[in-house]
Amino acid sequence: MTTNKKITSFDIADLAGVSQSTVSRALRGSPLVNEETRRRVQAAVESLNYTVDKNASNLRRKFSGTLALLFFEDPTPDDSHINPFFLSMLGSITRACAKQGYDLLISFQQLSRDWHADFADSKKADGIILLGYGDYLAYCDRLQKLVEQGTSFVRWGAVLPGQPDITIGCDNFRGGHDIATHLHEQGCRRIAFLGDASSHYPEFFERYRGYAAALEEHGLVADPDLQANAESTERAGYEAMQSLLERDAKFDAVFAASDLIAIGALRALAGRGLKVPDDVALAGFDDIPVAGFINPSLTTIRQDTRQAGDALVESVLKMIHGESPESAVLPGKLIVRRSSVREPSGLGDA
Amino acid sequence: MTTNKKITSFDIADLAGVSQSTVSRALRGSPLVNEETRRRVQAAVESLNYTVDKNASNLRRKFSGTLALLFFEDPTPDDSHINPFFLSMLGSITRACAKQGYDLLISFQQLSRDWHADFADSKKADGIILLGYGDYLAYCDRLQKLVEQGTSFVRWGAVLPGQPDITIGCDNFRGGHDIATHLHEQGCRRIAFLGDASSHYPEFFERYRGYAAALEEHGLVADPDLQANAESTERAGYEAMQSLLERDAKFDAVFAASDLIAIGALRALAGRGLKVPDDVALAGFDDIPVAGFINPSLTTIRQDTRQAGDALVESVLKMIHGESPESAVLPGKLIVRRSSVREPSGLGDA
DNA sequence: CTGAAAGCGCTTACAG
DNA sequence: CTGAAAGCGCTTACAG
Repeated sequence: MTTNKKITSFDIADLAGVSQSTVSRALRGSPLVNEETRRRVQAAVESLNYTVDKNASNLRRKFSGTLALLFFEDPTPDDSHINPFFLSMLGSITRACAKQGYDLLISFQQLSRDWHADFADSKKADGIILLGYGDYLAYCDRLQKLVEQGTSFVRWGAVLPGQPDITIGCDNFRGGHDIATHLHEQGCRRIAFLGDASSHYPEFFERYRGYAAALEEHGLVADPDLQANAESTERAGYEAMQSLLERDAKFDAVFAASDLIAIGALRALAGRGLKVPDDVALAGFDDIPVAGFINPSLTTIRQDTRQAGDALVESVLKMIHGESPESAVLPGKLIVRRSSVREPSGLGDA
Repeated sequence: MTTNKKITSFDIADLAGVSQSTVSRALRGSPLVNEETRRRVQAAVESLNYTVDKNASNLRRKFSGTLALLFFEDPTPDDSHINPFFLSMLGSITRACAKQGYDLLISFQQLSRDWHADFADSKKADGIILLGYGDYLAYCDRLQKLVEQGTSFVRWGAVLPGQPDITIGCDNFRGGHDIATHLHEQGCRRIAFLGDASSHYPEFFERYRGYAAALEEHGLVADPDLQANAESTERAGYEAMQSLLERDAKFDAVFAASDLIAIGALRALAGRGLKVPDDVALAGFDDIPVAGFINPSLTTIRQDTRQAGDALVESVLKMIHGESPESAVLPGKLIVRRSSVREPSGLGDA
């Protein structure tokens, strides 16, 4: 129907019988425009099916109406699978952006690449949200650099004193504490921990510290022989569990630093003929969608991704607007399922 | 460190001792630039940490280097949950975009909004990928309009003759056929179908048609009393299953049009004390991540999201470059798990 | 191989 | 309340 030439604000101006400046003002909602004029412009816009060219608009306004979401996972050989927890996050962040009228640009950055400049500087995004379970120490410098550049960004991660950036995260310490306390209540006394417990992975480390603190409160000690490193994949969980089994560690419960690790551990335990929860109680962290569906269903800490997404988006937006948001710790919630509940005796299902 | 004024190609030109045009050419990889000159420009770029302003660049080039991904799910009350199948798709599409040097812009459009113009016309994206299980008849007109506008877009969905757009989809008919054949092989003779079997949901409808065709090959007929509508949510699956149970339908197997529906059905069956697979064999479609983890693990058709993502991105890119890609049907793969396997007698696990 | 200049489509002081 | 004009930071014919 319409001719195939790009329609500009000048075409609208002609049709509406006003100047191009007025069209622009009308479209940006300037209070300076007469109501009647605004209506004429609107009519012209609709009849020509016009939309403002964002590139031109953004170039002038030095603004993009877009947030960038960067995943900084360690590169994985099997890169088709994103951690399901972050996938949930992605969903809620997208919703939160939509609510605020922002678009979301997504990028899966490998840690190796030089992302500090990619988005903010190239002006495709006004701010950045960083998500991932990568090695903290490996990207710490880059965060520093981002801060120096004055880039508006927030990070999902462990909230610790002295961080240069704004971080939103779950109360990992408390979560670890809750899990260990719960396992102790179930009568477990030798509770293994699966996950990196070092400053490379501060979220896991906090979970570990919460777990250790809870044990201590009950006169127990976190036994280094009952800890095995694992990053957040099923495979790593399987291997960590195997290593514990192979060195004949004695334990009656396993606290995995993430649900994915727990699922891998479950597989390793099953391989040895060990039953969960009867032989070994098991708990994870995150409450990813599968957690409720595996057999036995998995006790875990639920991180409220909806709330997290809102908080993340709200914080970047504040930074963009020149305000100074604070780092924030969000509560997690203990979800008790079958994997950790010891039946008093050999009874049936819950 | 650096002063906080925006660095432009003119700054680079000054530093490198060349004209701004040359800087631009060097950065865009023009073959016209002398190797030595290019190096000087590169050095200047790095020392000033410069990146090309995409808005300006895109404005001139009438190009954005961005693809938009639109989810056109029906608005759901619980909007924090995206169908896990599409979440997998999202992952693979993101990877495919990255591979091609494109950014991905994400938007969850409600069917109600007027998305036909939003992206392409506002020049934030060069092309659009459409994803969703919404009511086809409800957005058919808009697809038509998009085509008329000459927008570059591809859709994931049922590939049917006479469609105006480019569609990539799974071989739904074949998948439905495979499932029904498999269930028949397991000795099932009264196989129920859970899912909308109408042209509103063409993917489900194709699955249904494949199922009906397979039954027919075995001298059976798809019994309308064994079909109940459901869109692709767990809740709908639960309700559909309930309605069948409540009207006392007799069946020995259930083919759910999606895994989510199957999971809901499983819950309803368990509520009646019916055991899967012993009392009722069950199969789904999609092979979402939970499918292998639920108990019993779910027989389903795996859609290769990696391949799908590649195909989708490749097709839009072709359209953007003025080529004419074809609609394509991708093979699905029958994954047999415990939910549909009848043990010859009361033996143990598989 | 390089430079000077026009122009992409807007927004926003500036001057009425 | 409105218009004429400058300019955002690039890219790309055009002319050497």
